[in-house]
Amino acid sequence: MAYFPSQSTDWAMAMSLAFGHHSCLPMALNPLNYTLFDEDSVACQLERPVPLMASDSGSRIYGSGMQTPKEGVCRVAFRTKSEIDILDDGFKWRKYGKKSVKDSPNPRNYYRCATEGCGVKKRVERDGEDPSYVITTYEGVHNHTSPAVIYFKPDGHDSAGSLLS
DNA sequence: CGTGTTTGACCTGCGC
DNA sequence: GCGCAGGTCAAACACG
Repeated sequence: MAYFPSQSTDWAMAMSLAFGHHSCLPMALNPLNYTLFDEDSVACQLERPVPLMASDSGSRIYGSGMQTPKEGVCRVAFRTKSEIDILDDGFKWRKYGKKSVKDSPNPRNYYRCATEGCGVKKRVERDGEDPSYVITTYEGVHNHTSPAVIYFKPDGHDSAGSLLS
């Protein structure tokens, strides 16, 4: 099973995979702590404070990074504490389906990137154990920049700077 | 009228 | 082969 290693660049890799190669972070994401876990959402946990934004709203995002070798499609999931279902990640998404899943009382929503030629998909569902959390799963890599992008500056000693190329 | 959402039907993969 | 569950399609609908 593929997963991101618990090393300094793990979250950066996840972000890169989720949001493309342009070192951009979505508007709504203000990560302070990450929880990495594999596709079963159980293993490889770590917390790593990362000061990304100048203004900290206090919200926390627990991210899970995973890289699925299946047909070369990269998949990254984030478990986010949020009252709203749809996080504004800067990209334009078009909803194409909604499905109730067996193991969750909450329906799962399916979105596709609305940008022509970009086949990135994401699934959004409420955490069955804690409805205050939203689980967002990105599948694929954007081949374009976000319409609303925040570029963050490397502070010189954080691996986040490796996103800038 | 154009764009995005809703929702039931359909397709597909997997386990038994 | 069959049934179930997850994922996708597409027509109908809502809204600006």
